[in-house]
Amino acid sequence: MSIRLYDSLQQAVVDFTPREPGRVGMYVCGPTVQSAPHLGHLRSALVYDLWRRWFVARGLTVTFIRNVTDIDDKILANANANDAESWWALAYRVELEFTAAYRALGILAPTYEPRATASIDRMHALIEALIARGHAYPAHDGSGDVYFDVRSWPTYGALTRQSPDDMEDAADAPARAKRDPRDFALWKGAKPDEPDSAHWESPWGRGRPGWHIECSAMAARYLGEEFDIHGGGLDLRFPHHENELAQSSAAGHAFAQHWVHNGLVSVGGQKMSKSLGNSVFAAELLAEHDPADVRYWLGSAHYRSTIDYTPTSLDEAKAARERITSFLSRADAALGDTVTDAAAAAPLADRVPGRFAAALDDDLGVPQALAVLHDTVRAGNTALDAGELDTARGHRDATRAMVTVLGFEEAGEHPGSRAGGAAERALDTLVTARIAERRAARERRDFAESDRIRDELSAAGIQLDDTATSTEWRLDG
RNA sequence: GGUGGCGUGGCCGAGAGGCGAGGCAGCGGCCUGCAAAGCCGUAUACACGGGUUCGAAUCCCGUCGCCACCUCCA
Repeated sequence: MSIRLYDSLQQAVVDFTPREPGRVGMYVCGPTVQSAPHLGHLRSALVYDLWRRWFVARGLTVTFIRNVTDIDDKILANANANDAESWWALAYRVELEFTAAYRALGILAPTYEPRATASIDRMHALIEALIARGHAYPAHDGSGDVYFDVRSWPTYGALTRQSPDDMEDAADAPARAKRDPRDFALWKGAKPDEPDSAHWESPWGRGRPGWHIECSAMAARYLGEEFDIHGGGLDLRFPHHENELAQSSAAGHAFAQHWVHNGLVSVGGQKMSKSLGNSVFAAELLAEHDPADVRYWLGSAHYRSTIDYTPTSLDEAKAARERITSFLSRADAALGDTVTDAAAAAPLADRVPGRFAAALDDDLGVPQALAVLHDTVRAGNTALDAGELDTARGHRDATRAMVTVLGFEEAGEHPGSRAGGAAERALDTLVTARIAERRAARERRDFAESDRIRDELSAAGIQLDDTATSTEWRLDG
């Protein structure tokens, strides 16, 4: 058993060996909290949630850090455009939106979620180290900016295999203050039009961090100067991750052993972007669909490929997922329990089929794992049809373990589940009474009355399923 | 100009040299009072043109088309 992952730096699928046996340190680039979360943010968070869950299922202890970048140009600009709101209020409001969306999708809370503004002193220390080592310099134009010296770092461009000579200029500050136009800001001197609350004292004067330095600082603070995995969206490879890698390495940190990048989300074949106005926002999507279906759909393509959102995407995901949930409730009804004690005691990775585990071991092959899941559901249904309850129980327990690994049970609400609760019990009492009336009608072959009751319940969103010996009901979510 | 990726059946989407993943939709059947659910069956699929090979969706060469990144991006 060895987990393999695609390392963007090596450009190859490699064996993953934790630096410390049994422990994994992961740093994932979280959002810059400047505007509402969209599908792309959800996918990114979900990808690393799935990685983490699989590591845990494999018995590894994961320290999972996902940051919140809560100070940057865009946050200041967006707050300025809406001048009733302070930048820090905007950042926090948006952060809460992200948290709500993550929670709805069943994305586990990180081990810790540091905010950039809480690590300013760590950034200063890093910048001072870079200056001392000759890889950064304060601007001599009185701006208070500090830049990373790209030409001083021979491997700059290694992550994206680019030569600085082929790169366009960095536009984060006037080029005339830089030694090289590709140099990027580590620290940005205070500007008169910015609120005082957005500035911190520093050895180079008042100012605020440049983009990139916060991740280098927080990764080192919480995971150490060397850690296992750094993740983020494909669009962050350059410049963000390239610059993180350069500044951390130049400061003497071994930094991430592996770089993992998730693919982007497109909409109708087009890149999702604000200028095209085609962003699919988390709030509206999660209001209109079962979050578990969103989770299923986002996992249905391999994490490194682009996934395209179309109007029918979630309908298909819903149909596919209902196969799974209806098997589980059907099996529970037939078997009279929800999971066997023996199954519940075993480690999660040992409770899933070997092919399922092998698929996830191989660079998180969720699509192949889903195929195994569906095969198991079919086998389970076949066993139930044949009355082979022990076989069915095995498939049911395996299905439940796979569902747990994939995190479906924690995503959103579960129409049709019999999780309990006062409302559920009350509904069950009422529906069960109607089912009894319908059964009586069927026994006297009054099918008009029988169908009337079924239609009445159907209109209320309750679906009846007749089996050979009984009638089950479920919410037609 | 530089870097990287993609093109698979009506649709979504895996696979990466040799028995056609899986899901959705469709068609036929079983079951059912009728449904629903479930099960079974059902497809000259791999952008195009060459080549290598006993054998290519998979490797090589070329062509066409699409996409991403190159300092706002998840």
